[in-house]
Formats: sequence, structure tokens, C-alpha cells
Amino acid sequence: MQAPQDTKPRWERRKDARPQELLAAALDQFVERGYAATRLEDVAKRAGVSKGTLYLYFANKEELFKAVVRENIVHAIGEAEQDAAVFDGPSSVLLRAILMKWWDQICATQLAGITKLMLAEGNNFPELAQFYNEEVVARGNGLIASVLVRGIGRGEFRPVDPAVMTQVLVAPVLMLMMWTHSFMPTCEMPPIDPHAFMDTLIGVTLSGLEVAQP
Amino acid sequence: MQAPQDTKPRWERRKDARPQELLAAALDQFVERGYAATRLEDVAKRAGVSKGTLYLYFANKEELFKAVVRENIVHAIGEAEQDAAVFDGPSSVLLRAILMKWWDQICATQLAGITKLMLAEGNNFPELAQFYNEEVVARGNGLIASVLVRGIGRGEFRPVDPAVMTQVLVAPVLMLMMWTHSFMPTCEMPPIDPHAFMDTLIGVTLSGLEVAQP
Amino acid sequence: MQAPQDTKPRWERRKDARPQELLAAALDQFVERGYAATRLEDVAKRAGVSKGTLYLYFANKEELFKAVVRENIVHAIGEAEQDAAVFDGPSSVLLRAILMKWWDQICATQLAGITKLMLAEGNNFPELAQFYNEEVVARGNGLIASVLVRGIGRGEFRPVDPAVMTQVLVAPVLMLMMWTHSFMPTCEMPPIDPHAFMDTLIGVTLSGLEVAQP
Amino acid sequence: MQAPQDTKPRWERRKDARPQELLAAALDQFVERGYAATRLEDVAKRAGVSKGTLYLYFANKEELFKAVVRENIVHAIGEAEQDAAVFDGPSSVLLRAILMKWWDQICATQLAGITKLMLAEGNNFPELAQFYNEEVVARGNGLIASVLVRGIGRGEFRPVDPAVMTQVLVAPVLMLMMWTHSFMPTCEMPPIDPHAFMDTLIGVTLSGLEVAQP
DNA sequence: TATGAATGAGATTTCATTCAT
DNA sequence: TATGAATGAAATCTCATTCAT
Repeated sequence: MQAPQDTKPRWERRKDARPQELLAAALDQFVERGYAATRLEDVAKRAGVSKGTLYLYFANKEELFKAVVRENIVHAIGEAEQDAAVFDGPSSVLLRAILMKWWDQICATQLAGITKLMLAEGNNFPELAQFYNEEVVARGNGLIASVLVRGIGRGEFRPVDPAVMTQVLVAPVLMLMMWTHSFMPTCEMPPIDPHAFMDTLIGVTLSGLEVAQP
Repeated sequence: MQAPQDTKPRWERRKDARPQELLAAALDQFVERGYAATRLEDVAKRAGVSKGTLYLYFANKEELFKAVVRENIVHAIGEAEQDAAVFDGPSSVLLRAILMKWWDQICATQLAGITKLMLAEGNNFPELAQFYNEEVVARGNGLIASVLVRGIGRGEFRPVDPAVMTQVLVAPVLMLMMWTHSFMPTCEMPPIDPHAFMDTLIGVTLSGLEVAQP
Repeated sequence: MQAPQDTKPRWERRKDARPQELLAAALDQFVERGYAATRLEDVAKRAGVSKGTLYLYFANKEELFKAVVRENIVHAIGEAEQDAAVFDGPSSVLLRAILMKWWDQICATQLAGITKLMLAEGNNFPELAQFYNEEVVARGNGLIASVLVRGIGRGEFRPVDPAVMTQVLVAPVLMLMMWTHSFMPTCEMPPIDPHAFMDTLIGVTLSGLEVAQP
Repeated sequence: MQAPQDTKPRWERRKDARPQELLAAALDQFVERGYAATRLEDVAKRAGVSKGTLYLYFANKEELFKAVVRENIVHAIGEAEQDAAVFDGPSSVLLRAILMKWWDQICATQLAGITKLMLAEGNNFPELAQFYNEEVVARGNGLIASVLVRGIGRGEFRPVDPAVMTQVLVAPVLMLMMWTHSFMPTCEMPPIDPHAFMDTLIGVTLSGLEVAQP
């Protein structure tokens, strides 16, 4: 069952994989229970290790949480930034790609729970809130704004205020994310087709943005 | 020593007012910090009483929270139910009145924080979630659905599924509520005019609901 | 058995006395075990209360320790400062009184253990060391130096450097303190008569300090 | 591959040197931080090995500390015992040599920190205290006492109680050691010239001890 | 009715020690 | 021999809840 080209002994592969396992377990637990209510002992149990092991890899609960965010969300933002930097086509295509990637990789996954968590508990953990705003909100919004600036600069988009326009784009997606992830499991929500929603949102917004072609 | 026009001695009025004061303090604290992070000591301090006094009126933290919800939200739902029961005019007027009351008394006030709190922490406190769904979500939705049924029965509304239609009505209001109450303080949102939003929402929905007048 | 003029109920007197009891227990434990090795649970047990009770009175271990130092050592320094401020006689008498008070109230008592503790563990707890140096070492030395300045100003003492002379006075007393409090119980020390030692020290030093009377 | 003039292969020389390296690192760490506050991980890091390696050479923290004491202090006492056993000259010369060796090799070096450490923490680690008293205090004092007995037996010294006289000799040296090793870094001490001190101490003591030469 | 001192279970974090490789 | 990942007991600190007054 082992890939033959894997030359490392089992425990060494384990060692390398350990941080990922811990981060995965932490993500599950944070999303399931929230930040404050997550007990590190439960994270450890979930990862099949002891409490102390967590501290071999992460200095404390806060750093563990930051690592989860970095590993998942910040990483994805970085990728999107790369994509944007080398992209050569129309800005509308780039913008659509970025928003869809955001939806597919974050909003539509378990990671949406992290966003919820920050909304819910950010107030009680100011350092976490600051980190999240700097690493996620600012960078994410900045990326979108930069695409808008690009489009405006290339004459593809009408000259709008990029910061405000970013909010106009981001807000509905946040809403949809909260909507589709039933925050209160027992509170049934009417079905929304996320892809249709995203498609419509992006379509309408882009057509409003684009300079009319004569 | 007592003001003569007061039928009750001062301390007795105090006694009667006490639970209200405690509930007000608890509401403030719950909204400000969330459920788990609210320390009963802070609630007591805020109300100007001792921790022990809280337990004279409320069996425990959970009951205190339930009382806050009952006193404020459930109470308002009850009033709306009363209003609906005696209302005699067109269903569209009734529906508009109910939604506007919801907005004005709950969504536009501090109480929106309770909704946020339940969305955010409900998972971690199943008994609270169950209570909230039974007393607030079910009754609130039920009220709206009943008005829809009334309108359909009276030939005012087109025959739609009341449960689904209720969701369609409720969802945007929840969205707006979350939107206007900045969940993440640092994350600036584009300005929305809540009254215009509500007006448009209700107007459009009602006109779609109403049977065409020949 | 109760003094009749004591009008407070027993537990109220208890409440007032509680911090003192905790400080006494903490002093015992700190002196017996050192700072790091003192477990707050043991302090609590010694005072006949629970762990949590300690935290009603002292924010944390460090503050508890500081309170012990303040209550005992800093307090005594303050008294000595008062004494010195109102004293009207010869500086040599004042100096002797201050040194003897130091010996009797601190060096010859359990409190000498605090000095030992700071010498031994100060390095590992920089904030504690800073506190101790500011509140105890600086003020204590400052008091002695001020008496020297007074004596020099009044023509009673020869013009020496007060700071250096303070060290010359303080050092042997510290030594004697360490000596008489066997730090390693099994390491027998030759008997020293502390009073004779102090008497000689002060006598010699003063006679060296004093301006020759023609 | 090995340097030919080396009879042992490099890794074997390494193996032999290893315990010494560990002991040196441990000494540094113990002196710097005290016994309790020394973390074996830091010792290992300092020696450039892994934590586990420490346990290949020393059963546990206590044994490591004992080994440090043996390697350094007990070893020096043994040498002095050898010297004394074969020494053939006047007892006063022998005594002076022993005291100066003690000063130069222990008191004036980093090893003085071990003495401080035992004074400070001995109480908390009874087994360590017992070991130290048996291996260091008893043997060291015994050595000095034996020289005194030798001198008395040879008619060089006046007939004093050797045990008491030993304390009289040892005490000031301990004092000086504590004095010169600033125990509280911020607490400045007046400068003392250790060599002058030792010289005077020994000179005065010996002249008091020696039988008057007619 | 009101107080607030007291409790103790439970959370995070540290570190000596073990052991599979 | 050497590693270093893993363990788990123990320490500090928090806070919902109780209860003597």
C-alpha cells in the first residue's frame, strides 16, 4: 500500500506530517466549538497525541490558531496574489477568477467557520482580531482593490473608488457564506444555490463596472 | 419619610425593579462579550449588586440568559402575536407592520446582538440553541407564516408555501441586521440605509405576493 | 473569651483578618521553600483556605510576594523613615537606632529569609528583583545615607561619601544575617553572638565616623 | 580518513569527551539559573546534543548535578587531600596553600555559584543537601581540621579545638565568596580586594595559631 | 432580601523523563 | 551511541456556584 518511492521510515514521515495533522485537528475543533471553547486537550485527542505534543509545535493556543489561519486562509490569499501578479488577460476575467476561488476554497468549505469565529469572538481576543484583520481582511481586500485599479488603469472598468467597490463586492459573499453555513443548525434556511448566486453577483457587478463597448 | 403619592414604600419598588435592572445589565454584558465570555461577576457589578444577588433571581447563567431573551425578544413576539390576532385590516398592512416592528424593536437595537450571539455560540450550548429556536425562531417564523396563511385564505395573497415564503422574507432582514451591526469592528462596511432597504424589501415582496387587482 | 467591646460578628472579623492570615502563611512558605518552589496551593492550605481564595486578595503569585515584602519589610522601612524625620538628637544615636531596629525586626527574624530568597532567586525573576531593589534596597540604603548626610551637615560626622559609607555599614549586617540563618541546615556554623557583633560593628564604625571632640 | 597519529578514531575521542562537555554545559546552566530553574533541555542545547543524550550519561537531573559537583569540587578536595598527605613542611605553609587553592580554584571561579546554589536551594532538595554536606562540607572541613590536628600534634599550633577553628577559618572565606559574587546584580557592593583579604585573613589567623617562637 | 467570601473543577502551560528508531 | 518526538504530572490562574451571616 505504500508508494514504493517513499524511502523514509514510517515514523519520519509521521514527524514531517505531524504539524499538518495538528493543524487539521485544530481547524476541526476551532470550527466546531469556537476559539474560547476549544480546549487544547481536545485538539490533541483529535490528533491522537498528548497535550504536551501540541506545545512542541505551537507556542500556545493563540499561535496555534494563527497557524491554522496562515496555513489555510493566508496561504490561499498568497496564491491568489501570485495568480493576479502573472495574469495577463482582461481584468474582468481575473476578478471573476479571484472571487470564485475565494468561494470554492474558503467560503464553501469548513474554513468558512473561521470567518464566523472571528466575527463572533474577535471582540474578546483583540490580538487575534488584529492579526486577522492585517493578514486576512487587509490583504484580501487589497488584492481585490488592486484588480479594480488594474482594470481602471487599463480602461476596462469605469473609474470607481476601489476601496468602496471592494466592499460592495465582498459584502454579499460574506453574507452568502454565513447563509449557506447554517450557523444555528436547527434554524432552517431557504435553499440558495451558491453557484447561481455567485454567478449572478459577479455578472451583474462586472457588467456595471465595465466600460460600455461601442 | 415616603413620598405620599407612592403607594409602595421605596424598598418595595426597588425590589420589584431589581430583576429588570439585572436583566438590563445582563443584556448589555451578553451583547458586549458574548455568552461564554460573560462573567456573572461583571453582570452583577454592572447592575450594582453582588454576585450572590443574581442567584436570588436566576437559577444560573443559562436561566439568566433565557430570561434576557424572554424579557426582550419573546415578549416582543408575544405583543406582535396579540396585534396580529386582533388586527382586522388587509394582510399586507399587517405583514408590513410586523416586519417593521421587528426591525425597529429588535434588529435596529442592541437586541440584534443576541441574534449574533446565538448564531455565533449556539453550537456550543445546545440547550440554549433549542430554547432559542423554540421560543424565538419557531414563534417568530410561525407568526409571519400565519399572516401569510391569513392573506392567502382571504384571497389577498397568491397561494404560496407559507414556510418557504417566510424564509424568503426573514432572510434579507437577518442579513441587513448582521450588516448594520458591524460584527468585526475593524472591517468597515459600505453604508446602507436600513429604512430604504426595509421599505424596498417589503414593497417588492408584497407586490409580488399580492393578487393582481383587476 | 471574646473581648466584650468587640461588636463585629465573628466572620466579619475573620474577613478583615484574612489578608493578614494569607500574608503570614505566604511568608512562612516563601521563607521555607523559596519563591519558585512555593506552590500557591500550599500557601492556601497553610492558611486554611482554598486555592481560589488567595486570588480574591492577590492578583497572582508575584503580587502575593510583593505584598508580603510590602507588609513586612517596606512597612518597617517606612517606620524608620518616620522616626528619622522627627528625630532631634545626635546623628550617631539615630544611626545606631536605625541599624538596631533593622537587626531586631528583620535580620533576627524570619524575614531574613526573604533577603536570602532575593539573593538566591532574584536573577530568575527580574521583575521581582527590580521591585525589591526599588522598594527595599534603594529606600533602605537611602535612609542610612540620609542620616550620614545629616551627621555630616551638622558637623557630627567626618565628610565621607555617604553612598560608599552606607555600603560599608550595610555589608557586614547582611553577612551576619546570612551567617546566623543557617542556609544549609546541616552545615554547622560557629556560634556568633549577634548582639555583640552588632554592638561592635556600630561602635567601631561610629567612632571612626565621628569628628574627634577636642 | 583518520589522522594517523591519533590512536583512537575521532568518534571514539568524541565519545570520551562527551561527558565532560555535558558537565561543562550543566555547570554553566546551574550556576546561571540555579538548580530548580535549570531545564535539561537548555543544558543539552548548550552542549550541542539532544536531551536524550543527557540520559545516556546521567540517570536524571539530580545525578547530573552530583556529577557536576564531583567533577569539579569533590575532585579538587581530593587533590588537596593528596597534597596534604604527602606534604612534608610546616603546617602553616600547608594550611595557607590549602586555603589559597580553595580560593583560587573554587571561590574565585564560576564554581562559587554552586556554593551559592546550595545555600539558596539546599532546603528544597534534601537529598542534594545531604550529598553536598557529605562530599563537600564534611570532607573540606575535615581536611582543614586534619591540618590543624597535624600542626598541633607537631607542636606548631596552639592546642585549639580543630572543629571550631575550622569554622573560624572557613566562615570568612564563605563570606568573601558571597561578597565578591554579586548575588543581587543590581545591589552594588563596595569593592574588596580578594587577595588582600585572603592574605590578611590567613596571616592573622596563622599568627594567632602559631606557637610563639622564643 | 442581600451580601461577598469561599470553593473547587477545569483550563492553559511547563518540563523531567521515556523510548522507538 | 544518539536522537528528538512524545508523554503526563504538576503548577498557575479563572469563574460559576454556594452559603454563612
